[in-house]
Amino acid sequence: MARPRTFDRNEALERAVALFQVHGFEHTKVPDIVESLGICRQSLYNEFGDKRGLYLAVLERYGQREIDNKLALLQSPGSPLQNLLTVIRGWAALASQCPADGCLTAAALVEHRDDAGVLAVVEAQVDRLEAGFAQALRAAQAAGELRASVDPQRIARSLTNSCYGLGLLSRLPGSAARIGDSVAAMIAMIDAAAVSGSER
Amino acid sequence: MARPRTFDRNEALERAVALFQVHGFEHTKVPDIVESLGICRQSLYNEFGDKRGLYLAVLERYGQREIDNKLALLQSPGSPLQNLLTVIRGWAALASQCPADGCLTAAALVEHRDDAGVLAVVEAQVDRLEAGFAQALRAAQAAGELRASVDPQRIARSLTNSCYGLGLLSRLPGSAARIGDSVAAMIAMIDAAAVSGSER
DNA sequence: GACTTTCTGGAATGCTTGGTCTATTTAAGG
DNA sequence: CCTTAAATAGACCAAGCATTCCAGAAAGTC
Repeated sequence: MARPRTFDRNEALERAVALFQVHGFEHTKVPDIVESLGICRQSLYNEFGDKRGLYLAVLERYGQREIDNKLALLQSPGSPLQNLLTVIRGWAALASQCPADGCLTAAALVEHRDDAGVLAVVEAQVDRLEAGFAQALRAAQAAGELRASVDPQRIARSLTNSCYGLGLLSRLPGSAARIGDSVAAMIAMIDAAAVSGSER
Repeated sequence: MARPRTFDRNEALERAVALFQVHGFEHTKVPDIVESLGICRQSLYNEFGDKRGLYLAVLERYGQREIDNKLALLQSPGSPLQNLLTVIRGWAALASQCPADGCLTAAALVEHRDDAGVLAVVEAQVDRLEAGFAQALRAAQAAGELRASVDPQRIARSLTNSCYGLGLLSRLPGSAARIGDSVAAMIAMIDAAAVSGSER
C-alpha cells in the first residue's frame, strides 16, 4: 500500500551516534543530522519524534553497543580475572586516539543534567557496567583467583568510576600519558587483590 | 572623574560560578546572569566582554578556589600521607549532597570540547591537581611513609582521574553509595602502597 | 556648581534554531 | 491501471537567544 522507507533505521542511528559523540547534543544541529543521515527532515521527525527523541535512541544504542561489548568480554570462558584485566586494558586504547571523542554517556550526564529521562538511561548503563565488573570479580573469587577478603562491589564501583573518568579526561589533548597511568593503576589494584598478588 | 562601579567583581564572579555550576553554560541565560548578579546588562559586557568571557573568568576562579583548597591541605605540616588521605576523604562529602552540582571543570570539558581556550584552562587545572598529588606522594616517600617502589606520578594520575570521575558521577541521583565505595577504594590503594601496609 | 565619564535600564536587533506545513513523488494492493 | 497511504523535498514559521544601542542618571573632579 504505502511507499516503503528508503533509509535504514540502524544505519541512521549509527550515523547519529557519531554526530552526537563528536559535537554533543546542543552543537549537533538538525540540518547537520538531516544531511549526515541522508534522510529528509520530516522522516526524521516521523521516526524519532524530535531531536531529543533521536538523542535518546542514540544514547541507548551507544550504551548497548559499548557495554554489551564489555560484558561479553567479561563473561567469556576462561579466567574471570584475565577477562577483567583484558577489559580494563581495553580502555588504554583511548590513549592512542587522544583527544578522543569521549564517552557519550558521560557527556549526557553533563548536557542533560536535569532531564530525568536521560539520567535514567545513564544510570541504567552505569549500573550495568558496575554489575558486570562485580560479577566478574565474584567469579574470580569463586575460581580462587581473587582473595575472598576483598569486596567485589567496592572494587567494581571504583573501576566504574575510573572508567567514566577516563571517558571524560580522554577529551583533553595531552592526556595520553594520564590514561596509560590510570589504566596501569587500575590493573595494579586488581593485581594487589589477586591471590597470587599478596598471599603467595 | 568617572562614576565608580557599584558592584563587586569578586562577588559577581562567585554568583556566576554558582549559576554556571548548576545550569551549565548553554542553559545559563544572560538575563538570568544579569538578575542573579544584580548588575545591569551593559556593565556585564563592559566587564567581561561577552558570555564566554564571563565563563572563562568563572572557570578560572572555580579552579583556583577548589584546587588551591586541596593543595593547601596537601602541603600543610604533618604527615604527607595523612594529608593526602584527608583530601581524598574530602571527596566523600559529594555523597551526602548527591545528586551534586558536579565539577564545573569536568562539565567544561564536555560543553566546550572544541574551545581551545577553555580546554587550556581545564588542562592547567588537571595538571595542578595531579602535580599536587604527586608532590604529596613524593613527600610521603621521603618521610618513609610510602614505599619507595611505588611510582608517585602513576598514583597521582590515577587519583586525579578518579576524582574527576567522582565530579561527574556525583551528578547521578543514586550515586551516594558509589561515591563512598570509590573513595574507600582510593584510600585502600594508598594504604596498600604505604610502608605499614605491606612491609611490616 | 558645572563637566565629564561611567554606570544603568530597557528597548531594539538580528541571527540561529527546532519544528511544521504543503505539494509532490513513490510504490504496493485491488 | 487506478487508488491510496506513506515518504520526500524544501520552503516556511515562530521562538529564544546573545548582543548592541540609546537616552537618562549618578558621582567624582575642577
